[in-house]
Amino acid sequence: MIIYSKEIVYLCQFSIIQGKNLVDIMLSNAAKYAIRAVLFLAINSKNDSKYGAIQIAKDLDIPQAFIAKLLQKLAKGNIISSSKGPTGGFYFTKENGGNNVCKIIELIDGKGVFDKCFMGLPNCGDAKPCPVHHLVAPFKKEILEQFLHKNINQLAQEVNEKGLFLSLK
Amino acid sequence: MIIYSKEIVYLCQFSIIQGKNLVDIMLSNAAKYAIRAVLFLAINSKNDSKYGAIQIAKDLDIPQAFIAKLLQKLAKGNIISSSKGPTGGFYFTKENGGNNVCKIIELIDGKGVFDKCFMGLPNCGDAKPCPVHHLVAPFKKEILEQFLHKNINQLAQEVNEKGLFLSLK
DNA sequence: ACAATAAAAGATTAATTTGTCTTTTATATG
DNA sequence: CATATAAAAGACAAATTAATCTTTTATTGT
Repeated sequence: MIIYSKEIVYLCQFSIIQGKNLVDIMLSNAAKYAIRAVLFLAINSKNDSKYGAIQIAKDLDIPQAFIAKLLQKLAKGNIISSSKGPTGGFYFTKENGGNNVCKIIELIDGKGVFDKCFMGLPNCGDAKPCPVHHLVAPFKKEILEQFLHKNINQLAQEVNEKGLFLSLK
Repeated sequence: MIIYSKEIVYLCQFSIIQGKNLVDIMLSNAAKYAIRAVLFLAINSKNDSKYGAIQIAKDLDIPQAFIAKLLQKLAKGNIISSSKGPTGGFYFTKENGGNNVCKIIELIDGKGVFDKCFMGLPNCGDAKPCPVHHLVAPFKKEILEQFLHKNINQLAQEVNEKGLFLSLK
Protein backbone atom coordinates (compact mmCIF):
# COMPACT_ATOMS: atom_id res chain seq x y z
CA MET A 1 0.00 0.00 0.00
CA ILE A 2 1.25 3.42 -0.92
CA ILE A 3 0.69 6.41 1.26
CA TYR A 4 0.60 9.76 -0.48
CA SER A 5 1.19 12.98 1.35
CA LYS A 6 -2.02 14.78 2.19
CA GLU A 7 -1.03 17.67 0.00
CA ILE A 8 -0.57 15.60 -3.12
CA VAL A 9 -3.79 13.71 -2.65
CA TYR A 10 -5.57 16.99 -2.19
CA LEU A 11 -4.09 18.54 -5.29
CA CYS A 12 -4.98 15.63 -7.50
CA GLN A 13 -8.40 14.94 -6.09
CA PHE A 14 -9.15 18.60 -6.53
CA SER A 15 -8.72 18.12 -10.23
CA ILE A 16 -11.11 15.18 -10.25
CA ILE A 17 -13.71 16.94 -8.15
CA GLN A 18 -13.72 19.80 -10.60
CA GLY A 19 -14.58 17.35 -13.35
CA LYS A 20 -11.44 18.30 -15.15
CA ASN A 21 -8.50 16.12 -15.75
CA LEU A 22 -4.81 16.21 -15.27
CA VAL A 23 -3.38 15.95 -18.68
CA ASP A 24 -4.04 18.74 -21.05
CA ILE A 25 -4.41 17.45 -24.54
CA MET A 26 -3.50 20.43 -26.52
CA LEU A 27 -3.67 21.92 -29.90
CA SER A 28 -2.64 25.50 -30.50
CA ASN A 29 -5.32 28.08 -29.84
CA ALA A 30 -5.30 28.70 -33.55
CA ALA A 31 -6.21 25.09 -34.36
CA LYS A 32 -8.91 25.00 -31.69
CA TYR A 33 -10.46 28.20 -33.01
CA ALA A 34 -10.25 26.89 -36.56
CA ILE A 35 -12.00 23.62 -35.78
CA ARG A 36 -14.81 25.38 -33.97
CA ALA A 37 -15.24 27.90 -36.78
CA VAL A 38 -15.36 25.17 -39.40
CA LEU A 39 -17.96 23.25 -37.40
CA PHE A 40 -19.93 26.45 -36.97
CA LEU A 41 -20.07 26.91 -40.72
CA ALA A 42 -20.78 23.23 -41.34
CA ILE A 43 -23.74 23.37 -39.00
CA ASN A 44 -25.18 26.73 -39.95
CA SER A 45 -24.31 27.10 -43.57
CA LYS A 46 -27.48 25.68 -45.09
CA ASN A 47 -29.29 27.17 -48.05
CA ASP A 48 -26.65 29.62 -49.26
CA SER A 49 -26.32 31.49 -45.96
CA LYS A 50 -22.95 33.13 -45.38
CA TYR A 51 -21.26 34.40 -42.25
CA GLY A 52 -18.76 37.20 -41.84
CA ALA A 53 -15.68 36.99 -39.67
CA ILE A 54 -17.20 39.47 -37.24
CA GLN A 55 -20.27 37.38 -36.60
CA ILE A 56 -18.36 34.13 -36.29
CA ALA A 57 -16.04 35.80 -33.80
CA LYS A 58 -19.00 36.99 -31.73
CA ASP A 59 -20.88 33.69 -31.83
CA LEU A 60 -17.84 31.62 -30.89
CA ASP A 61 -16.27 34.16 -28.55
CA ILE A 62 -12.99 34.24 -30.44
CA PRO A 63 -10.84 37.37 -31.02
CA GLN A 64 -12.16 38.88 -34.20
CA ALA A 65 -9.00 39.77 -36.09
CA PHE A 66 -7.48 36.44 -35.18
CA ILE A 67 -10.34 34.30 -36.45
CA ALA A 68 -10.48 36.45 -39.59
CA LYS A 69 -6.92 35.43 -40.40
CA LEU A 70 -7.68 31.78 -39.71
CA LEU A 71 -10.79 31.86 -41.87
CA GLN A 72 -8.70 33.23 -44.72
CA LYS A 73 -6.26 30.40 -44.34
CA LEU A 74 -9.03 27.81 -44.15
CA ALA A 75 -10.63 29.21 -47.30
CA LYS A 76 -7.31 29.16 -49.11
CA GLY A 77 -6.88 25.54 -48.05
CA ASN A 78 -10.36 24.65 -49.37
CA ILE A 79 -11.60 23.59 -45.98
CA ILE A 80 -14.24 26.27 -46.13
CA SER A 81 -15.45 28.55 -48.94
CA SER A 82 -15.65 32.32 -49.16
CA SER A 83 -16.78 35.14 -51.37
CA LYS A 84 -15.86 38.80 -51.27
CA GLY A 85 -17.93 41.92 -51.42
CA PRO A 86 -21.45 42.76 -50.27
CA THR A 87 -23.51 39.64 -49.47
CA GLY A 88 -20.18 37.87 -49.29
CA GLY A 89 -18.75 35.94 -46.38
CA PHE A 90 -17.65 32.47 -45.40
CA TYR A 91 -19.74 29.39 -46.12
CA PHE A 92 -19.61 25.66 -46.40
CA THR A 93 -20.27 23.28 -49.26
CA LYS A 94 -20.77 19.53 -49.37
CA GLU A 95 -17.28 19.12 -50.79
CA ASN A 96 -15.86 21.09 -47.88
CA GLY A 97 -17.61 18.67 -45.56
CA GLY A 98 -15.68 15.71 -46.93
CA ASN A 99 -12.50 16.80 -45.20
CA ASN A 100 -11.70 15.39 -41.80
CA VAL A 101 -10.43 17.14 -38.72
CA CYS A 102 -6.80 16.11 -39.35
CA LYS A 103 -6.82 18.33 -42.39
CA ILE A 104 -7.75 21.39 -40.35
CA ILE A 105 -5.08 20.76 -37.77
CA GLU A 106 -2.42 20.14 -40.39
CA LEU A 107 -3.34 23.29 -42.26
CA ILE A 108 -3.13 25.49 -39.16
CA ASP A 109 -0.46 23.88 -36.99
CA GLY A 110 1.58 22.24 -39.73
CA LYS A 111 2.58 18.60 -40.01
CA GLY A 112 4.94 18.88 -37.04
CA VAL A 113 2.22 18.16 -34.51
CA PHE A 114 2.05 14.56 -35.64
CA ASP A 115 5.61 13.85 -34.71
CA LYS A 116 5.81 14.55 -31.04
CA CYS A 117 5.87 12.18 -28.13
CA PHE A 118 4.54 12.93 -24.69
CA MET A 119 8.05 13.36 -23.34
CA GLY A 120 9.24 15.24 -26.41
CA LEU A 121 11.66 12.51 -27.48
CA PRO A 122 12.22 12.75 -31.22
CA ASN A 123 12.46 9.02 -31.90
CA CYS A 124 10.04 7.66 -29.38
CA GLY A 125 8.00 4.76 -30.73
CA ASP A 126 7.25 1.10 -30.17
CA ALA A 127 10.89 0.23 -30.82
CA LYS A 128 12.34 2.82 -28.48
CA PRO A 129 9.61 3.82 -26.07
CA CYS A 130 9.79 6.75 -23.66
CA PRO A 131 8.77 6.19 -20.04
CA VAL A 132 5.09 6.74 -20.74
CA HIS A 133 4.89 5.59 -24.35
CA HIS A 134 2.93 2.40 -23.66
CA LEU A 135 0.56 4.36 -21.51
CA VAL A 136 -0.12 7.11 -23.99
CA ALA A 137 0.21 5.45 -27.41
CA PRO A 138 -3.07 3.44 -27.46
CA PHE A 139 -4.95 6.53 -26.46
CA LYS A 140 -3.41 8.64 -29.20
CA LYS A 141 -4.07 5.91 -31.74
CA GLU A 142 -7.72 5.72 -30.80
CA ILE A 143 -8.26 9.46 -31.13
CA LEU A 144 -6.45 9.48 -34.43
CA GLU A 145 -8.76 6.75 -35.73
CA GLN A 146 -11.77 8.79 -34.76
CA PHE A 147 -10.47 11.89 -36.43
CA LEU A 148 -9.55 9.97 -39.53
CA HIS A 149 -12.81 8.16 -40.04
CA LYS A 150 -15.12 10.99 -39.22
CA ASN A 151 -15.37 13.83 -41.66
CA ILE A 152 -16.57 17.32 -40.87
CA ASN A 153 -20.12 16.67 -42.11
CA GLN A 154 -20.42 13.70 -39.80
CA LEU A 155 -18.98 15.54 -36.84
CA ALA A 156 -21.30 18.47 -37.46
CA GLN A 157 -24.25 16.08 -37.51
CA GLU A 158 -23.18 14.62 -34.17
CA VAL A 159 -22.94 18.07 -32.67
CA ASN A 160 -26.50 18.69 -33.76
CA GLU A 161 -27.91 15.37 -32.66
CA LYS A 162 -26.16 15.19 -29.31
CA GLY A 163 -26.56 18.86 -28.48
CA LEU A 164 -22.85 19.49 -28.15
CA PHE A 165 -21.48 23.00 -27.65
CA LEU A 166 -19.27 25.02 -29.97
CA SER A 167 -18.96 27.82 -27.46
CA LEU A 168 -19.51 28.20 -23.74
CA LYS A 169 -19.39 31.71 -22.37
CA MET B 1 -19.07 4.47 -47.39
CA ILE B 2 -17.01 7.61 -47.29
CA ILE B 3 -14.53 8.49 -49.95
CA TYR B 4 -11.65 10.70 -48.87
CA SER B 5 -9.56 12.64 -51.30
CA LYS B 6 -6.28 10.96 -52.12
CA GLU B 7 -4.36 13.77 -50.53
CA ILE B 8 -6.04 13.50 -47.16
CA VAL B 9 -5.70 9.74 -47.03
CA TYR B 10 -2.04 10.10 -47.87
CA LEU B 11 -1.41 12.72 -45.22
CA CYS B 12 -3.08 10.73 -42.50
CA GLN B 13 -1.71 7.35 -43.45
CA PHE B 14 1.72 8.91 -43.54
CA SER B 15 1.37 9.63 -39.86
CA ILE B 16 0.39 6.04 -39.13
CA ILE B 17 3.17 4.56 -41.22
CA GLN B 18 5.69 6.63 -39.31
CA GLY B 19 4.43 5.07 -36.11
CA LYS B 20 3.50 8.47 -34.83
CA ASN B 21 0.09 9.70 -34.20
CA LEU B 22 -2.04 12.64 -35.00
CA VAL B 23 -2.82 14.21 -31.73
CA ASP B 24 0.00 15.69 -29.79
CA ILE B 25 -0.55 15.38 -26.07
CA MET B 26 1.51 18.19 -24.80
CA LEU B 27 3.16 19.49 -21.73
CA SER B 28 5.48 22.47 -21.83
CA ASN B 29 9.07 21.72 -22.69
CA ALA B 30 9.89 22.66 -19.13
CA ALA B 31 7.60 19.99 -17.66
CA LYS B 32 8.88 17.33 -20.06
CA TYR B 33 12.47 18.15 -19.19
CA ALA B 34 11.63 18.13 -15.50
CA ILE B 35 9.96 14.72 -15.58
CA ARG B 36 12.89 13.20 -17.42
CA ALA B 37 15.41 14.74 -15.06
CA VAL B 38 13.52 13.51 -12.02
CA LEU B 39 13.35 10.00 -13.45
CA PHE B 40 17.04 10.17 -14.26
CA LEU B 41 17.82 10.93 -10.64
CA ALA B 42 15.35 8.37 -9.35
CA ILE B 43 16.99 5.68 -11.45
CA ASN B 44 20.64 6.60 -10.98
CA SER B 45 20.75 8.11 -7.54
CA LYS B 46 21.59 4.99 -5.55
CA ASN B 47 24.18 4.89 -2.76
CA ASP B 48 24.69 8.61 -2.23
CA SER B 49 25.68 9.40 -5.80
CA LYS B 50 24.94 12.94 -6.91
CA TYR B 51 24.68 14.52 -10.32
CA GLY B 52 25.41 18.08 -11.40
CA ALA B 53 23.20 20.07 -13.73
CA ILE B 54 25.86 19.89 -16.42
CA GLN B 55 25.97 16.12 -16.46
CA ILE B 56 22.19 15.74 -16.36
CA ALA B 57 21.93 18.15 -19.26
CA LYS B 58 24.44 16.12 -21.27
CA ASP B 59 22.91 12.75 -20.48
CA LEU B 60 19.37 13.84 -21.27
CA ASP B 61 20.26 16.18 -24.12
CA ILE B 62 18.56 19.17 -22.53
CA PRO B 63 19.84 22.78 -22.66
CA GLN B 64 22.14 23.09 -19.68
CA ALA B 65 21.16 26.46 -18.24
CA PHE B 66 17.51 25.60 -18.68
CA ILE B 67 17.60 22.29 -16.84
CA ALA B 68 19.69 23.93 -14.12
CA LYS B 69 16.84 26.33 -13.41
CA LEU B 70 14.31 23.52 -13.41
CA LEU B 71 16.41 21.41 -11.05
CA GLN B 72 16.53 24.35 -8.65
CA LYS B 73 12.78 24.61 -8.73
CA LEU B 74 12.33 20.88 -8.28
CA ALA B 75 14.68 20.90 -5.30
CA LYS B 76 12.85 23.84 -3.76
CA GLY B 77 9.58 21.94 -4.23
CA ASN B 78 11.05 18.85 -2.51
CA ILE B 79 10.62 16.70 -5.56
CA ILE B 80 14.36 16.13 -5.66
CA SER B 81 17.17 16.93 -3.23
CA SER B 82 20.32 18.97 -3.64
CA SER B 83 23.48 20.04 -1.85
CA LYS B 84 25.85 22.86 -2.68
CA GLY B 85 29.60 23.01 -2.88
CA PRO B 86 32.22 20.47 -3.93
CA THR B 87 30.87 16.90 -4.01
CA GLY B 88 27.46 18.53 -4.12
CA GLY B 89 24.80 18.11 -6.74
CA PHE B 90 21.28 16.82 -7.19
CA TYR B 91 20.13 13.51 -5.78
CA PHE B 92 17.06 11.52 -4.90
CA THR B 93 15.80 10.10 -1.63
CA LYS B 94 13.09 7.56 -0.85
CA GLU B 95 10.84 10.34 0.35
CA ASN B 96 11.32 12.15 -2.94
CA GLY B 97 10.19 8.98 -4.67
CA GLY B 98 6.81 9.05 -2.99
CA ASN B 99 5.63 11.96 -5.12
CA ASN B 100 3.70 11.23 -8.26
CA VAL B 101 4.08 12.73 -11.69
CA CYS B 102 1.18 15.16 -11.20
CA LYS B 103 3.25 16.91 -8.59
CA ILE B 104 6.07 17.58 -11.03
CA ILE B 105 3.75 18.94 -13.66
CA GLU B 106 1.93 21.15 -11.21
CA LEU B 107 5.16 22.53 -9.83
CA ILE B 108 6.51 23.45 -13.25
CA ASP B 109 3.46 24.32 -15.33
CA GLY B 110 1.16 25.43 -12.53
CA LYS B 111 -2.32 24.21 -11.78
CA GLY B 112 -3.76 25.74 -14.92
CA VAL B 113 -2.96 22.74 -17.05
CA PHE B 114 -5.69 20.75 -15.34
CA ASP B 115 -8.42 23.04 -16.49
CA LYS B 116 -8.35 22.89 -20.23
CA CYS B 117 -10.57 21.05 -22.65
CA PHE B 118 -9.49 19.78 -26.04
CA MET B 119 -11.35 22.60 -27.76
CA GLY B 120 -10.27 25.16 -25.18
CA LEU B 121 -13.79 25.73 -23.87
CA PRO B 122 -13.63 26.97 -20.29
CA ASN B 123 -16.71 25.16 -19.01
CA CYS B 124 -16.58 22.01 -21.06
CA GLY B 125 -17.59 18.96 -19.05
CA ASP B 126 -20.16 16.17 -18.92
CA ALA B 127 -22.94 18.71 -18.47
CA LYS B 128 -21.92 20.96 -21.34
CA PRO B 129 -19.70 18.91 -23.63
CA CYS B 130 -17.64 20.30 -26.47
CA PRO B 131 -17.81 18.56 -29.87
CA VAL B 132 -15.15 16.01 -28.91
CA HIS B 133 -15.64 15.83 -25.16
CA HIS B 134 -17.12 12.33 -25.12
CA LEU B 135 -14.33 11.15 -27.34
CA VAL B 136 -11.50 12.59 -25.30
CA ALA B 137 -12.71 12.52 -21.70
CA PRO B 138 -12.38 8.76 -21.01
CA PHE B 139 -8.79 8.75 -22.17
CA LYS B 140 -7.83 11.75 -20.15
CA LYS B 141 -9.39 10.11 -17.12
CA GLU B 142 -7.44 6.94 -17.73
CA ILE B 143 -4.11 8.73 -18.04
CA LEU B 144 -4.86 10.78 -14.95
CA GLU B 145 -5.50 7.60 -12.99
CA GLN B 146 -2.19 6.21 -14.06
CA PHE B 147 -0.32 9.32 -13.08
CA LEU B 148 -2.12 9.49 -9.78
CA HIS B 149 -1.57 5.93 -8.72
CA LYS B 150 1.99 5.56 -9.81
CA ASN B 151 4.64 7.37 -7.85
CA ILE B 152 8.07 8.29 -9.13
CA ASN B 153 9.76 5.28 -7.52
CA GLN B 154 7.33 2.94 -9.26
CA LEU B 155 7.69 4.67 -12.59
CA ALA B 156 11.47 4.58 -12.30
CA GLN B 157 11.30 0.86 -11.62
CA GLU B 158 9.18 0.33 -14.71
CA VAL B 159 11.66 2.26 -16.80
CA ASN B 160 14.38 -0.07 -15.56
CA GLU B 161 12.43 -3.29 -15.98
CA LYS B 162 10.94 -2.54 -19.36
CA GLY B 163 14.06 -0.89 -20.77
CA LEU B 164 12.35 2.40 -21.50
CA PHE B 165 14.29 5.42 -22.69
CA LEU B 166 14.85 8.73 -20.94
CA SER B 167 16.69 10.17 -23.91
CA LEU B 168 16.94 9.33 -27.59
CA LYS B 169 19.56 11.22 -29.55
C1' DA C 1 41.81 31.33 5.93
C1' DC C 2 41.70 30.21 0.91
C1' DA C 3 40.61 28.29 -3.38
C1' DA C 4 37.63 25.50 -5.95
C1' DT C 5 33.09 23.75 -6.75
C1' DA C 6 28.33 23.63 -7.48
C1' DA C 7 23.71 25.11 -6.50
C1' DA C 8 20.62 29.44 -5.85
C1' DA C 9 19.01 33.61 -7.49
C1' DG C 10 18.05 37.09 -10.59
C1' DA C 11 18.27 39.62 -14.79
C1' DT C 12 18.29 39.33 -19.56
C1' DT C 13 17.70 37.65 -24.36
C1' DA C 14 15.51 34.91 -28.02
C1' DA C 15 11.82 32.54 -30.18
C1' DT C 16 7.19 31.41 -30.74
C1' DT C 17 2.46 32.13 -30.39
C1' DT C 18 -1.26 35.11 -30.07
C1' DG C 19 -3.60 38.91 -31.34
C1' DT C 20 -4.20 43.69 -33.81
C1' DC C 21 -4.16 47.19 -37.33
C1' DT C 22 -3.92 49.08 -41.93
C1' DT C 23 -4.13 48.69 -46.78
C1' DT C 24 -5.58 46.32 -50.93
C1' DT C 25 -8.64 43.67 -53.88
C1' DA C 26 -12.98 41.81 -55.44
C1' DT C 27 -17.91 42.33 -56.04
C1' DA C 28 -22.77 43.44 -55.56
C1' DT C 29 -26.04 47.19 -56.00
C1' DG C 30 -27.98 51.78 -56.86
C1' DC D 1 -19.48 54.54 -62.65
C1' DA D 2 -19.59 55.28 -57.64
C1' DT D 3 -20.18 53.47 -53.21
C1' DA D 4 -20.46 50.26 -49.71
C1' DT D 5 -19.18 45.79 -48.16
C1' DA D 6 -16.36 42.03 -46.92
C1' DA D 7 -12.48 39.02 -47.64
C1' DA D 8 -7.25 38.95 -48.68
C1' DA D 9 -2.83 40.38 -47.55
C1' DG D 10 0.78 42.03 -44.97
C1' DA D 11 2.96 44.54 -41.38
C1' DC D 12 2.99 45.14 -36.59
C1' DA D 13 2.49 44.61 -31.36
C1' DA D 14 1.84 41.98 -27.11
C1' DA D 15 2.28 37.99 -24.36
C1' DT D 16 4.09 33.72 -23.29
C1' DT D 17 7.55 30.27 -23.31
C1' DA D 18 12.23 28.87 -23.89
C1' DA D 19 16.82 29.54 -23.06
C1' DT D 20 21.11 32.11 -21.49
C1' DC D 21 24.19 34.81 -18.67
C1' DT D 22 25.94 36.82 -14.49
C1' DT D 23 26.31 37.23 -9.63
C1' DT D 24 25.75 35.35 -5.04
C1' DT D 25 25.79 31.85 -1.47
C1' DA D 26 26.96 27.58 0.69
C1' DT D 27 30.23 23.89 1.30
C1' DT D 28 34.29 21.02 0.88
C1' DG D 29 39.17 20.10 1.00
C1' DT D 30 43.90 22.03 1.43
